[in-house]
Amino acid sequence: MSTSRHDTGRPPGHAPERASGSARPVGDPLVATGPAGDPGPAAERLISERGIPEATVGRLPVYLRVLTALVERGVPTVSSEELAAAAGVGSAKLRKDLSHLGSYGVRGVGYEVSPLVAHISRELGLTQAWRVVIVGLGNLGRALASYGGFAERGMGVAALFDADPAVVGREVAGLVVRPMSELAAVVRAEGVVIGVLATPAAAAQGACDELVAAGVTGVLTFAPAVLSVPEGVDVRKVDLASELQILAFHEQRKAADAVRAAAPSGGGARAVARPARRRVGAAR
Amino acid sequence: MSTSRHDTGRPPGHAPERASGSARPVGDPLVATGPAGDPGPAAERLISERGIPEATVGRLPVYLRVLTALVERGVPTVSSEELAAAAGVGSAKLRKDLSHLGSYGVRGVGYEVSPLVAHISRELGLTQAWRVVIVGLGNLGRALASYGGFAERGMGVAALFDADPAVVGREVAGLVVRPMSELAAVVRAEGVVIGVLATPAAAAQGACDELVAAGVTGVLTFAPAVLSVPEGVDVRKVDLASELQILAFHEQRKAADAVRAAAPSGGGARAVARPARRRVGAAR
DNA sequence: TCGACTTTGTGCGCGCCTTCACAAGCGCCT
DNA sequence: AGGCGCTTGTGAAGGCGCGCACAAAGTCGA
Ligand SMILES: NC(=O)c1ccc[n+]([C@@H]2O[C@H](COP(=O)([O-])OP(=O)(O)OC[C@H]3O[C@@H](n4cnc5c(N)ncnc54)[C@H](O)[C@@H]3O)[C@@H](O)[C@H]2O)c1
Ligand SMILES: NC(=O)c1ccc[n+]([C@@H]2O[C@H](COP(=O)([O-])OP(=O)(O)OC[C@H]3O[C@@H](n4cnc5c(N)ncnc54)[C@H](O)[C@@H]3O)[C@@H](O)[C@H]2O)c1
Repeated sequence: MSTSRHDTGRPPGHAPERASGSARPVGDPLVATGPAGDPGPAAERLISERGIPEATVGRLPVYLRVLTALVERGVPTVSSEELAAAAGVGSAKLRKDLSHLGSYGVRGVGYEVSPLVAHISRELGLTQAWRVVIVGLGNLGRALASYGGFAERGMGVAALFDADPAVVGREVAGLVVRPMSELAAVVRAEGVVIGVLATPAAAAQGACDELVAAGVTGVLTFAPAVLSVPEGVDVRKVDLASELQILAFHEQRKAADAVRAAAPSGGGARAVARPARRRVGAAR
Repeated sequence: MSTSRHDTGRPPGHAPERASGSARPVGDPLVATGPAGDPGPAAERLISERGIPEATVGRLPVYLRVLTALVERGVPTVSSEELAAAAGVGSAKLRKDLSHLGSYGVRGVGYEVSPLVAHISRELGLTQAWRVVIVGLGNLGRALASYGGFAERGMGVAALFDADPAVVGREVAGLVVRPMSELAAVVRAEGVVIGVLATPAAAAQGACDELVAAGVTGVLTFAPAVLSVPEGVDVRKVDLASELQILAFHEQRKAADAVRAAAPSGGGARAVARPARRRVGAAR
């Protein structure tokens, strides 16, 4: 459950204040390139004003990916039902999500795919290609750097950094790994605001501090460590071992349930396909 | 935002029923090894009975990791305040989480570290080492297979599989990559119930089906694709590109806020360190 | 032109999760 | 032995997200 916007409930007053103004507006994401063929009414400029629930933000990338696939297949419109099925969510949820964007559905018809793609892209800030830096080029860092799928989703790799002299200078995915000493300069020069942390856990806080000091305000970390960052810096954590442990928990629970299923009172097999109660376990 | 227990809101009646009994109890995770030095009252055997909120389950791995570190440092007890700080959550949340485990805190003192580690481990089912299979040994699959951090968190790699004849037979992290044709046999023989999917998105559903058919009931996928699985199979999705896009969204929002901050009415810098409202944007 | 049908947008209720605040419990000091 | 201070465990309240169900709105056919 990767958290978002400083979910690291540190005690108040601990976070060093972010140097105000360190948020660097790379280009101008607001006054984006003219929307593809959408000469909507004037009140349309300020879409970004309204607040979007965090849960919705988390699903927008999924919708965007599905919609992009539809565009490539030449599909002109989709109903919320179809789109929701393709994205793996309920149709009501999808409609509500899109409604937060001040969406452009047509009753009785559905959503026009192309404008919707443009709209979500703009909302996510993908009218520009965000360039990120990767810190730590071990097993995982190299895999990330070599991954070709980021580009088509609006993300690009600007530079690679590592502290190990044996790694520095090596070429990974067409980029030369640079020493950490160059990090600040590159980040500032390229206007990078997002950094990916793939160092060992022990080095994560230090590397994170360097990223933040250089001007990065969004961090995606793979290190199993709690990161402390200033107010205004977002950290998203991906902890693969935790993910597996959570799966293990559920597997254990299923196994326990199976053992307990010695009393098949009532046709136990045919279960309703409803999402199954959230609270896990509780001896059914 | 990786989902949990069939969050794929497919329309009801679509999910093919899982072959009942395919849940294989690997060992007996319930009647675990006697708790380390806790001769508590009789009503203690059935801890696993009570339901644990999914949100709590998601944090248990974090607590466990922090606690394990404390054990290694020889710390005997922690207060909820300290533990919460180390885990990056609020102390009230942590106490409530632990209370769901029927926890063993001592008022006025705190929690004993060792028993708590044992307790959480047992609850997560980590009294056994779960063995997983990895399907798809490209950039990411190799990184995962080579990762040494899983073992110390109760997860082990049982076998590797790939569809590409050029990859099959190669050795990765001491294991030989096997052809998909052997998947079912290995999964059954080793009693594997958890699979990791690291194939291209286009191949994910097919590979997932093979895993499920072989008996896997928990899947961790890295492919940006919606997976359809039978009832009873858990899928957790890790979508790295989405994570970056979510960060991009917040960066864009910060940039927009910064631009708008031309009117610094009232000392704007000193913000309260509280978690900051969830709803994003909404022109402050 | 009108009516029937389709699909969106959303008001509403429900339940989970989080947070506050405090009483109860426990150890320690006197 | 008794009181004091610290920390847990939890009752209660608030917020948020989700899904239902339906009115509004637009399309299509007659
Ligand atoms: N499959 C995986 O690889 C995997 C799985 C789960 C979690 N993780 C986590 O991801 C992180 C990276 O994993 P990995 O397997 O790539 O580790 P790794 O040891 O292979 O690579 C780490 C890299 O970081 C570099 N580094 C160390 N200290 C640094 C510093 N202070 N500044 C910059 N670079 C520094 C090292 O030189 C090395 O190249 C770890 O925290 C690990 O726990 C990895
Ligand atoms: N850094 C990364 O590597 C990264 C980042 C984000 C997302 N992902 C996702 O993770 C997945 C794997 O990424 P990758 O970079 O390792 O891809 P890759 O192309 O390097 O490797 C994919 C592997 O899967 C194998 N494969 C293909 N079809 C298969 C099938 N039907 N059954 C079994 N194996 C099959 C291929 O032979 C190949 O070895 C992709 O879905 C990708 O989108 C990867």
